Amino acid sequence: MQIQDSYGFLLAKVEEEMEALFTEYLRKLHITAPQFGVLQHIEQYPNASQIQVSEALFIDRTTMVAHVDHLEKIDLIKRVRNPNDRRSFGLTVTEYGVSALKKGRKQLNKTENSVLSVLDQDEKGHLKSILKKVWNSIQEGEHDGKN
Amino acid sequence: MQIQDSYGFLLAKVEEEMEALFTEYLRKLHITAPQFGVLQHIEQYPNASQIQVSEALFIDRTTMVAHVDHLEKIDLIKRVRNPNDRRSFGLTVTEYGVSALKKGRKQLNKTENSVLSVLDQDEKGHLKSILKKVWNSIQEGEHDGKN
DNA sequence: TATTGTTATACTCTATAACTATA
DNA sequence: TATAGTTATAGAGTATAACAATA
Repeated sequence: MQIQDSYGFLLAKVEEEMEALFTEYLRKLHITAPQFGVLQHIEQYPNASQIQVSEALFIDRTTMVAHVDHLEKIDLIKRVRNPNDRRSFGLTVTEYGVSALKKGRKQLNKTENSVLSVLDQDEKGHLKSILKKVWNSIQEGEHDGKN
Repeated sequence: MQIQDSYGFLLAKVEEEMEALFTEYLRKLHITAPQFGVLQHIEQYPNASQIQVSEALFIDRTTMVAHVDHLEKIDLIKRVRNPNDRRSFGLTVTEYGVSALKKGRKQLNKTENSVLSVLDQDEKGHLKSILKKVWNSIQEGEHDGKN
């Protein structure tokens, strides 16, 4: 079997293509794909702490510091010290962050449709449900301190 | 929609899990997952040049230098100057490289089956055929000088 | 002039360890 | 003692530019 037919190779290359296209667009917003994910998560769960976002998105907390630093620096989010536990921050999206999210979501749809344009609706549905099934099983099986 | 339900997130996380597990095993062989791919490709196409491997696996040629340097250093492959075109090398797998490949392939199967164990045979087949379909369409659409 | 391989450089993500301030 | 956030550091992949040797 060729390495190009392995699941790992195919997953990696399709993912790379999708991320590369999305990243190219996101340059206009001065953020990367993982940073867009962080931004979207903060909008959905306002006042989440950095650790909470880290655990939800499976991003290391040291990487999260860099993402949050950057998003705050370009005024897409704010850190507000949590008065009930002064070790942590509550993260919130700014007005400017909301408008960036709207643009980003629109483009994410475009990018996904473009990369997967060769698939019909059934195949797209299969792909997503299969990936979610696998990812759920990975999460349930997780017991080490990766994050 | 949550970012955790996007194709990009799911592809990235499932790929990360598969690569992390495989990489953990490959530490015994002192190579990474991309290096295993390079090794396997050289076995299948003996005397391929670095550029040829780069183009087949969509790995940048400057990254390829580092991979080939490493694989040669630990005696899994050899560089032999091509007498017909002295700019390039012919790459071949050593005896030791062949035995590493056997172990690696065995583990790759185990890893894939483990990560995808939640899927039935039909679903595994769907996943692979869908990923190949998408990857083929990406390759055909490629026209820039990424590699 | 073009191509193969190489080097230098820079950026992003990942991961570990150790630190601080707070609990 | 434990947790949230931070800093320092290192490793891996990716990408661009520029160079030498060769075609």
